[in-house]
Amino acid sequence: MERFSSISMAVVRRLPKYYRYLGELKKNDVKRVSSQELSRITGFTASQIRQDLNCFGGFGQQGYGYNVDDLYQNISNILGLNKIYKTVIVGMGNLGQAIANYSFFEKSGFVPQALFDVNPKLIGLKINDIRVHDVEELEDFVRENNIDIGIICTPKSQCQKVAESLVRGGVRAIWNFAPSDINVSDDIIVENVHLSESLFTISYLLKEKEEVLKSKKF
Amino acid sequence: MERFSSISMAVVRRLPKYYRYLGELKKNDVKRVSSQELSRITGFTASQIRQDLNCFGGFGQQGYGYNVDDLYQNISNILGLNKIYKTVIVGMGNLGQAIANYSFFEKSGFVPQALFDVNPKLIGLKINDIRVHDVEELEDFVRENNIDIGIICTPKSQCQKVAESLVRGGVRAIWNFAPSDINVSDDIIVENVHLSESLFTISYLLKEKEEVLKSKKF
DNA sequence: TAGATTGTTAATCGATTAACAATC
DNA sequence: TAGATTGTTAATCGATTAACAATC
Repeated sequence: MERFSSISMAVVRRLPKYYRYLGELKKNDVKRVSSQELSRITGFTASQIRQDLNCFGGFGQQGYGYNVDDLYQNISNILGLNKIYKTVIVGMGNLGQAIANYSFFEKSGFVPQALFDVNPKLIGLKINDIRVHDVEELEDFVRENNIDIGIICTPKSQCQKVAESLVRGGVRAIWNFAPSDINVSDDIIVENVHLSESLFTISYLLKEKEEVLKSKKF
Repeated sequence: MERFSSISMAVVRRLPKYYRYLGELKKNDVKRVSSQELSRITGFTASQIRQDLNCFGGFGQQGYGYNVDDLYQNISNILGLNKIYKTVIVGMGNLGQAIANYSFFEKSGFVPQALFDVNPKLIGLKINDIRVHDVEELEDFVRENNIDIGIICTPKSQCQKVAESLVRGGVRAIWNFAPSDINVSDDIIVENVHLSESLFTISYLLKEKEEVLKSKKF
């Protein structure tokens, strides 16, 4: 994925976390917050938080801090959460079903228009009120319904084929849960969620910690 | 999470990817590979790959490259994948079920010993041959069975409480899928999988791309 | 031996942190 | 006004890349 913006991915990946914590503050009726307080909550340094926010604008006020509601709304806009994105989910195993049923995404504007699977027993059913189609219809459906984001929850063996259908149909982004990388044109946004990589990081850290403890005993 | 090792997390998080691609090469009966070839496959630079591997040892041979089988085995050991980890999964919604049914983790040595939920309709059932217990029994079960890793798939509202039970029971690591951060002692390894943060990154990039295209038109 | 490719040092690049003037 | 806290520049730190001697 090529990018032209000068904003680094490190900054972009912190924004959702700011957004989440500001949502919590908002829910607790907190009206203002300083970068120092945000630092305490999020674990990032106050300096980094001010630096990050200033990539997008001067949302604060000297001597006061940030207005929680305003900053929340600003970050929402920066993240593009003021729009509706049409999605499809491909692969209706447990993971696909989990995502189809997770209403938080829908509330955030990511609205599944259809689900897809190869299994004839699933085709025609509705999950969370969304119909399951034959994956054969995927490309046409994406094209005819102007789908923005394709969500891949298939096994590894199918993900490249599915990705190509999605791209031919015209999606602009792919959220890939299959444990494999996919090869698509550079102008398609691809976000991988490789669960095994996350799990293997845990086992690495467990092993590392054991070794540190062992070496300290001597 | 405090760390004592000098190996940076940036390096650690690339290891599972090397491992995965080496597995593919092995499956295709490839016997040797150069850092240049690994670079082509993984997208990291050859220099970075050599640098990364040399944090752990000199696994290659000048003029030859790396023996695929050996390197695969070495990274497996570095990642701690030569051990068995006992796990429990808490929260048996679709996501918990997806993980309980995903045999790849079990094959990699992460073996669920029990599942937990609050729902009386689920308690006593078996999923993928693993029994669902009442979450009330969680702490005792973890303690009596020397569980290494707790996997949290509950809603946000329950995750902190569950995390505390797991820690009191004695887990050494937590894999957290609840859309919230958890607060536990610094010596517990916590790996968060925040799906919304991943999804919001996509919408950010979609919006950014639109803006770049728009600005190019003028 | 000649060619290839590692291991490793040095150079560069980018991200984070510190500092402080601006200003509410 | 005095105190607080931002916005922003400069300094530091760490990670990535380049280069090349070592050596298979």
